[in-house]
Amino acid sequence: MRPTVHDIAETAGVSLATVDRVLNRRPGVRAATRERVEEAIRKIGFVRDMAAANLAKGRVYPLVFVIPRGDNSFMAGLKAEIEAAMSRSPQERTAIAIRDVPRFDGPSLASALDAIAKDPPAGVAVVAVEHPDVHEAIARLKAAGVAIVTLVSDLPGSPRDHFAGVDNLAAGRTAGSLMGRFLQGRSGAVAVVAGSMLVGDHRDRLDGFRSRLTELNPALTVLPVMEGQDDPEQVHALVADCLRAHPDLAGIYSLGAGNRGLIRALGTRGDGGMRPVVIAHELTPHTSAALTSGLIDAVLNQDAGHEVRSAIRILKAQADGLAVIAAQERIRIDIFLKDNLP
Amino acid sequence: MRPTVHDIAETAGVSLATVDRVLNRRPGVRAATRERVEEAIRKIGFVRDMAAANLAKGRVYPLVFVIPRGDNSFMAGLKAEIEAAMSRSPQERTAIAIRDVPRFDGPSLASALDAIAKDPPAGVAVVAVEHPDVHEAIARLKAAGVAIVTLVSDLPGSPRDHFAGVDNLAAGRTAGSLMGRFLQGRSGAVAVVAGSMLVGDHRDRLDGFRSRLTELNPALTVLPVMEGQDDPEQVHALVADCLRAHPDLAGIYSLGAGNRGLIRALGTRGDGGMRPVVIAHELTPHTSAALTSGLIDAVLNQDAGHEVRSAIRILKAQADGLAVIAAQERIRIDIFLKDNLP
DNA sequence: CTGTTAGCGCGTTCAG
DNA sequence: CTGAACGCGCTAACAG
Repeated sequence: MRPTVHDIAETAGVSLATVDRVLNRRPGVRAATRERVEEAIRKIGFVRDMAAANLAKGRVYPLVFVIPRGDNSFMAGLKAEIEAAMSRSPQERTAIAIRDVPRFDGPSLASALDAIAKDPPAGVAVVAVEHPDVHEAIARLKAAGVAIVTLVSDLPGSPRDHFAGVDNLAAGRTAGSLMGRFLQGRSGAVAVVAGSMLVGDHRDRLDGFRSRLTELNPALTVLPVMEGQDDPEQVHALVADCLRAHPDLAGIYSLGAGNRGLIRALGTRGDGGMRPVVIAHELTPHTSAALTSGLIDAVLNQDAGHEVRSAIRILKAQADGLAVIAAQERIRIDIFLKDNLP
Repeated sequence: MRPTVHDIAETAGVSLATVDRVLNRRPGVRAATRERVEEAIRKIGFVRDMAAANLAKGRVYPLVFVIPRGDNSFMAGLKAEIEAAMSRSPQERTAIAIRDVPRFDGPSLASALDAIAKDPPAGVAVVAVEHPDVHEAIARLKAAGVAIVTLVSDLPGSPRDHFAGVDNLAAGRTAGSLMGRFLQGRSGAVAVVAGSMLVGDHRDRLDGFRSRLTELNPALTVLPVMEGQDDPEQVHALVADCLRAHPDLAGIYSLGAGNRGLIRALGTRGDGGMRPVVIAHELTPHTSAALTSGLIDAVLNQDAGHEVRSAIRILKAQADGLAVIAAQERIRIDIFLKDNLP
């Protein structure tokens, strides 16, 4: 049988209460006694039964997810995954709340975080935006003892405990690599559509893409980036214009959201020359259908469900100072072709 | 506060013991009483606290993993992941044992399964081999009330509860698609190395690859499949011969294990013509290095850690008739280029 | 067929 | 500073 607190108490020659104080790093134990208890713990190889502990204290983990408002499918999917997690709350001992904030708006995000700090939960997961105010708000939350995970979009240099998202530089490189391979032997122009150059992950994707593509196929030229604000309408207008201006476009890399607009522009395009190679991000009903129909050649994806579940696991573990299975929390860059759709 | 068994007992006007009997579908309750209790459960929206239940019964889940002996890196990695899970046993209330069996040997596997049935655990995860004896042994285990998950290699049509592995037909198609794209405009021969045509997943990969490749690029011819028994030495000999016989080989698809041999053959090859495009399965230290150095162009991977953790979650859930998060248990076909290595 | 009671491993009063 | 006793939500004897 596994050793229990009773066994510790016995071998250390103290009572249960003392053992408990040592276990939970609470004051009221003489240093010598504490040492005896810790020695006993090591000796009998005690591992605390978190399930029993949580039962005893009726612990629940209040968690807040802060995500941008907006009607793109990716964020809708993310929200759905959070709601799915909310429905599992009873079993997972979580109490999850969602806060909407305006997108790409640092000050608003910062004040939302400050509002959360009024009644600090155990953990906060936030889709970050780069802005000094956000850095500071996160630092304040952290100082209040709140565990913090950035979600989808990171904020390097801030005191967040973890980033639940993909390596966007690597994602851009991967897209560049595929584009270069798919266009080998060809020359011409490649267009890039982003959401906003204000978010770090979009910049990273662009950097990775550019450098890898030109390295692999110097005959291709990358056109100046178009910013569609992750909005289907704006993306549609930009891409339609671009296709008109470059009837012989070799490729399109869409590294943000709002791909509905991209797909519409591709579908209604006059079928003159060769079809451009199209690589997009995030698997949604729209991009999935476009992959099947051949309008899009490859989709790079981050699994929103995985990101949400991972964020929750990490916030809980962080809240009571436990370790996680690192490999389980790595968010992969999924590559989908029409052949391996889920 | 969440409703508890006490609340059920009170609203149904019965005792705790009766509630417990109903909850655990045990005999000794009159149909009418049972109905009253179930009504109360529905009314107050009771959800059972599994953690508390497991604590009370001191439940542990005895699990057995049956895996093939052999020195290829993939199986070594799989074993390492199982051992990692064993080290987490205390927290996860599992008691995991590993059984080695000869590889690609149906009768041996069947008798190993029968031996396990002598002292039936809660669940068994098995790397399946297609053979009538195996089907029957699994059916017997199932009949003994053991939860069964096939791991890595499936046995469709057998009464296993779940398959923790990838869709190998889709994996083959994906490989064919990449090969076709990477070799667009070129003609020539493509070689295929498998482990054994006796395992279903290798056959599936081959089928998917062949059909997709010829559809995409009819100018390529697929050479007769070579069977390397997942053994580095045999794979090396086969590939070296093939490279000698076809100095202008366009591509190689290695759909099994033993890629150490493949890489060695590629590395020592006389550097005459164009390098063949090489696509392999399973990310190991060897294939990872070959990807970086450019000897291999793409690696399709199944995450062994994910497969093991998934198998455990499913066996536990199955053992006490619970549901799982379906999306979490889908094993992806990971595609690695040199750009997105972990 | 049904109810009473004593734990599972741990946290938390409240006396000493 | 330390210890005894009770309770978390659920199960399992053992009575009735």
